[in-house]
Amino acid sequence: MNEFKKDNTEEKILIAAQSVFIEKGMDGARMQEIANHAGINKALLHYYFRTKQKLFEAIFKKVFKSILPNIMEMVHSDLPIEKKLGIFIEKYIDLLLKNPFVPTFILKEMNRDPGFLAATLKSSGIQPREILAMFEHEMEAGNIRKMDPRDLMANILGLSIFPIAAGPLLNILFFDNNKQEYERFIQKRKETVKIFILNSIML
Amino acid sequence: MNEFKKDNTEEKILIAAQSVFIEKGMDGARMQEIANHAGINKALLHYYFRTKQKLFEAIFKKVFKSILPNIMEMVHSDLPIEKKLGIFIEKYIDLLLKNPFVPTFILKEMNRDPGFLAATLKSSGIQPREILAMFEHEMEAGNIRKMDPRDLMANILGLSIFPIAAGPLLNILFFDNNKQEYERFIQKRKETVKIFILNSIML
DNA sequence: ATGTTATTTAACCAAATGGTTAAACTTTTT
DNA sequence: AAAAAGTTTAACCATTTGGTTAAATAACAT
Repeated sequence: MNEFKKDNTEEKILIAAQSVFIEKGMDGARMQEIANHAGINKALLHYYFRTKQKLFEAIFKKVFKSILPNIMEMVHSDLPIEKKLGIFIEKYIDLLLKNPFVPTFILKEMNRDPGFLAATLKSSGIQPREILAMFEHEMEAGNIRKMDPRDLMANILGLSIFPIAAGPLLNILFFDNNKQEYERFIQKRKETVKIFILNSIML
Repeated sequence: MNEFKKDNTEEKILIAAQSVFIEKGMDGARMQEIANHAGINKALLHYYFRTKQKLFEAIFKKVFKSILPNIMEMVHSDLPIEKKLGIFIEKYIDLLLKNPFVPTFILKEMNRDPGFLAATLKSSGIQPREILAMFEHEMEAGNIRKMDPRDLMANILGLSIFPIAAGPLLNILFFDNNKQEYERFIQKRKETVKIFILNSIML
């Protein structure tokens, strides 16, 4: 068998499925559309990934993992906390800007099937305890204000994710559908959020 | 015709449709399920709301409006800004807690059909300019720090909405699926977010 | 009571959709 | 070169789904 061709087809499918699933969600996605998008026919799609569910799960895991790695990287970096957070926020917002549909995709599907989310998390290598421990350590060392580290994490994620997930809303409400202005707003936001978070934790 | 019965059936449909649409989204919702949920059959559903699309639009508008009124109320209140914001945040988080699927529902559907979001917003009575003007006014009066009022609004919404929209994730990550602890966290959050926001804007 | 209008239902339909099958074509192995 | 294994396709199938229809029932007006 042609190893290159196989890889190529499989990857073509994964790329097509990712873009369709992210945009339309599990329920809205159509196997035919994924096949068209990948330039193959439906039977071949089923040959590679037997069912829609299996294909979806592969994509969900892939997408989920693409969003996570930075987090553990941040946790294990040995920069001072304010640098850590600053870099993380910037990189995270950049990542989201490149994948604006991802947050809503994940939010939607985590509610549709929380069990699968749990399984995905387990196999994702993310260590919630380590994240919390890292923040608690900084607090005990007197480097940042004492607070519930879960609040801190929720704040960082909320401030970064919401304006991108709710892009269409902000676009209409505050930018009269001027996408450049909106984009500029998000770009500026990398700094804004950083300052906002740092202000809230520095002593 | 029996006016009571009509109202009753129509309302039964609206209630059923709301709960099904919010949980499953436009694509995932089934007319049959809505009919069952309302205790009627499918033909009657189509008799009241000719198509799924029309029923969905009715629900989307209804749900959207249920989330908004507090905002304009806050804008037009003449309490001092810190009271205004404090009350708004508390009421808003309470509202979200009672309707945890609503944010994701709106996020998903606004991406599915931004045009319809725009139409809904227009007929919703919300005045983005007034919101921004209110914040700007407070800044010029020297009551709060100068900043982009759109950032302020995005921050308030992001901090309030995210931890509820991403409930299943936080639940697993930080609370080992202990829903009471999670609920307590969100309750405490009403205060946390308020302090967080006020800290960031007070001089 | 009787005709009229609104409400409700069971049965039905066409289109869409996830998935299968069997055969053709390629590539790899021997 | 021939057999085996892997890849690709067109045609097909069963089920689901949004939506329709025609008839029955209930409510109302006269």
